[in-house]
Amino acid sequence: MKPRRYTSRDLAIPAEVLAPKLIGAVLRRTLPDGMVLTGRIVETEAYMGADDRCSHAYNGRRTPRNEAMYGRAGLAYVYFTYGMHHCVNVVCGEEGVAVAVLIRALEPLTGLEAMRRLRGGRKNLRDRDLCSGPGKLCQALAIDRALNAADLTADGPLTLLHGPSTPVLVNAPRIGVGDHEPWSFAPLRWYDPRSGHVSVRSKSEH
DNA sequence: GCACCGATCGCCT
DNA sequence: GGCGATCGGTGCT
Repeated sequence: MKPRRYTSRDLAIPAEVLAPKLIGAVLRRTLPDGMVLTGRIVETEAYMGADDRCSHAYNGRRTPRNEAMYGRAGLAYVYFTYGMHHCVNVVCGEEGVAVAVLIRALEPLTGLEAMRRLRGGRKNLRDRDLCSGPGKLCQALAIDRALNAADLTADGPLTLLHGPSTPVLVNAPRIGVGDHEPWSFAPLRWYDPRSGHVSVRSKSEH
């Protein structure tokens, strides 16, 4: 069955509505040599725009770095952080409003050997270590700032596809967002607790 | 010009 | 569980 691409219309909804919907969706990366890497999204976070103290667009901040967040729903917002990692977001909501969903973890589906090479080719790197974090998945899929503002709804290098299933979800506070109450504790993270590929799981799970 | 620090990761204890 | 790596973005002097 041919996978169906997300459309800009599908994505022109609030971040806290889209983030849980994207669990189970598929991110497809087509490398310049034609190799196709895919992964099932198992963890996301919503970033709520100008009011959200944890967002790059807090207080209306608009700079060359975060310009893509103000674009049309369906663009990718890719940024560089900690001097060595990239993270990828799905821009959503209305054009001109800087809301987005961070993709935090994937369950690799195809192209695992290429992902392993891109992750440094270390021996003893388990499948669950390939894409279980926002920086890891960007490394595994060769996503960097060259893909900032790429159109995820097009048949291009990076594409968002509908998944076949609607998984069980856990809703929890976001990760690594610092001390910005009340936003730090707002339950704007979603993940599939049955996946072994989530970045961080809560203590109460067994 | 310059200081601070981050939507992280991997290695060490 | 702790911490160092590493550097671009941002905002202040």
